[in-house]
Amino acid sequence: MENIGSILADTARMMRRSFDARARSIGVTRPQWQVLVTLRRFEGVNQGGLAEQLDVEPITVCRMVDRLQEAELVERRSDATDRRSWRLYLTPRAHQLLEQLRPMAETMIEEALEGIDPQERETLNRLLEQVRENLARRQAEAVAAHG
Amino acid sequence: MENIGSILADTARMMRRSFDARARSIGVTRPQWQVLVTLRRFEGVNQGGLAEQLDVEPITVCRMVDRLQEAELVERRSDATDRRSWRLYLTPRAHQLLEQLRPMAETMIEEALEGIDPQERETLNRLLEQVRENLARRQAEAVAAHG
DNA sequence: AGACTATTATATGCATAGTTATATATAGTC
DNA sequence: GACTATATATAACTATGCATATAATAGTCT
Repeated sequence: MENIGSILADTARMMRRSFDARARSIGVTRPQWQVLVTLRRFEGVNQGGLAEQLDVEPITVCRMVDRLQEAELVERRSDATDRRSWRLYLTPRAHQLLEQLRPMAETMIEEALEGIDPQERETLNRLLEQVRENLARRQAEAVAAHG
Repeated sequence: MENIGSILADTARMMRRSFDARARSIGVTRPQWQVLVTLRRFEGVNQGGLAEQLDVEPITVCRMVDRLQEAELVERRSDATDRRSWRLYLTPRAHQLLEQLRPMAETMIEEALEGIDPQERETLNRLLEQVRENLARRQAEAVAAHG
């Protein structure tokens, strides 16, 4: 008998795999793709802010940006009001790349949800959100208690 | 508007976080815990077989076992019929550790599913399985086509 | 106002975990 | 016995974390 935790982990891993393969075919990794997508929404953000959006540590963003800068997909511009901070911007090449990636994501999600009708999708959405909320609340409590 | 892919990825990541923290408190990492749990089911398996169970590359298992052997949680015994192969076994310490970890996993899953009644859990389970199946089928097709 | 302290933004070092590409040794096969 | 396949390992890379360092900013206190 399989528990929901295992199935959820499994399903999420397979979805990551699917994204991995598609991203690689375009020449980026899935996490890099994620950074670019997030950066499109928050262009001009600093590394700490981007880390918060991505829910990773600032040091992780620091190194991702190192590589993305090297690949000429992200640009670090100095902040006029805070000399510690970098403001992050997408290059034209990154915008072009995102255009290629967008339809891939949509296709993949649609394939993943094949055979699940709109009402069931709504239900899946709601239940996953509730699980996420439960975990977020517990995590917040744990941090408040000793962390 | 958030799509199911993002919510699924998010929820799974938060669940990993939760497991990470609990595992660390016992002195192993979550992936190590996963290896130990799987090994308990398949004691005597070789590295390739364990890799298949975990859905990772054999080289990943190779290094995990290096570290777990170092930590005296897993033992490599040579295979009498194939000198290339290692047969993997848990140490008594690993069994003891798993006893501590088991209730943690149950508690965590229960916390994650708080407020979701049995029928809804059943539904969540079924829908996630369907998504997983869809992805598995597509992946198998892709491998068959060019891979 | 100026000096000291605390906080914040980023980066370095070291570790785990995952990948692809490749090497090595052993098994299996024609 | 030569060739192929398999099991493991090495090398180099990305991604992630914790602990810590460094530099710049913000806050405080005489």
